[in-house]
Amino acid sequence: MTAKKVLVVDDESSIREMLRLALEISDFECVEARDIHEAYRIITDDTPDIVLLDWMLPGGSGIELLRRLKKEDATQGLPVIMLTAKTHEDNVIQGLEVGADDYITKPFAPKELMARMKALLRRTSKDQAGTEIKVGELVLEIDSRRVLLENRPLDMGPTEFKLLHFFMANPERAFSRAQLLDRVWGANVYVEERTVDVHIRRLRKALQAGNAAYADLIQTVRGTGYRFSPRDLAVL
Amino acid sequence: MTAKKVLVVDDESSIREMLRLALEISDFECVEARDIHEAYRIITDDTPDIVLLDWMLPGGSGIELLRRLKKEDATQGLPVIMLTAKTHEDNVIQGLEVGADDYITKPFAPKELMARMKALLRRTSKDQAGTEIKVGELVLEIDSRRVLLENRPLDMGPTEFKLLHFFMANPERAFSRAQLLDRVWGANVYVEERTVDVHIRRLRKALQAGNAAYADLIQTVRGTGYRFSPRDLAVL
DNA sequence: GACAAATGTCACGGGAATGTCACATAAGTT
DNA sequence: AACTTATGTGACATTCCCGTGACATTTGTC
Repeated sequence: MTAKKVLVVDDESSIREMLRLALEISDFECVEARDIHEAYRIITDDTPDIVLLDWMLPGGSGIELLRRLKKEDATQGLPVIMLTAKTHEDNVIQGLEVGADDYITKPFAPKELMARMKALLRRTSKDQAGTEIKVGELVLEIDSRRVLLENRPLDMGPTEFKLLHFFMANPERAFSRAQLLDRVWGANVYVEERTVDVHIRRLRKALQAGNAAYADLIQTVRGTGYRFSPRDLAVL
Repeated sequence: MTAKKVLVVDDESSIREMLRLALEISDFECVEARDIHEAYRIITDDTPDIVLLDWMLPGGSGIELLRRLKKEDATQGLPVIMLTAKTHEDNVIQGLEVGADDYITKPFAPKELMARMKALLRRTSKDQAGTEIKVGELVLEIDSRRVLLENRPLDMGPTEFKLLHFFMANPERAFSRAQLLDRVWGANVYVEERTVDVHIRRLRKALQAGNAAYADLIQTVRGTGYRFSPRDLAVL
């Protein structure tokens, strides 16, 4: 399993440092944001698995971001843990009402935070996992880790599966090779960018083996990268 | 649906009273236990649907009971919510490691507890099993701890039985070795991951001895782990 | 205690998956 | 058309992952 990506939203660099350290020890990948705008950009671009959100932030308080996240479909299921000062207990109530999944009051023991994160991740990953993604007759079963095309299983390697999974979860959007490497292979991995091409080809081949038309789902965006586009699938 | 049965394990009668009230308002049936011995008896005799387990108990702490429940097959799937004092953060960590499904710190809002209970029940209610599980001509008798294939008993060790039991209860899903160790061997057991492979092999061998086709039920998912897939069984 | 059954670990070998390259082909640019 | 740049594709070495048999140890039984 690839490491879970954690977004830390806090304006104090010392706290971010401390959290980064604690997170990396526990084998999480850590991404940082100073304000809610940066946070929002990272959430949409890098799709972290969980957010640690400080309450007091310059340029818009944490609850504002939280409200926005819970409002939008794409981010509504993203687990959020609030970090609050002990003195403002009203915030806690307000936060939980808006949709925070858990909270922790500063100062806190990193160990406890890690435990809460793991518990929360376990809770939420179960709920979202019971699903499958469909595009026409192409079905990606996440739980069983299988891909079916017209009810026949497709043969592909783990990397191709992850790649297809990512594409099907983010359709109609072009990704650069660097983005794909980051989000499918995982950060802190050094691989040649052209390697993506090879796996794209292997994925296309696997799809083609099932039904040639489905290989066209994966389109080349010249000068940019690749895109998964169900829209152009003419078959039914 | 009949009302869910909730077992409250706490030595303070005031807390039991409070919980009974809250539970009955929410249409749960409430059973109480003062210590872990009484709790264990009720669990085996009355089969509650969920357990609210206080941490601090006379005559053996809550974690002792928890560990026992997660170890035994019959109770391993029983959902448990821990009640802990806010000051003992280490307990939370320890509890979650041993296999508690959720926790809540005292003092807590009854409303929050009810919400967590419902969420947890929703998640786990589908796992309930009868006395036997069938897949084609393969019959696993839970009570008598026997496996029949085409009406002939199969020979296998206890671990293989538990493994098969788990697989048949969770078909069409890929599990990592770590997950299998966690859920078949029990939480917090130090065993090499590769040991799973060996038991998988022994299980396959046992199935093969009955009918070669049934060995294919247990499939290797490269890079991930193993999967039990009745879907691919072509024989009848 | 003797014996058998069950369990966990290791080491070896083979095959699948991966990443990289070299070259072919296609798409823009002048 | 010639050139430049970007992508497709086959081949290959390497790494990684899994199946398997053997073995030591533990557990249970008589």
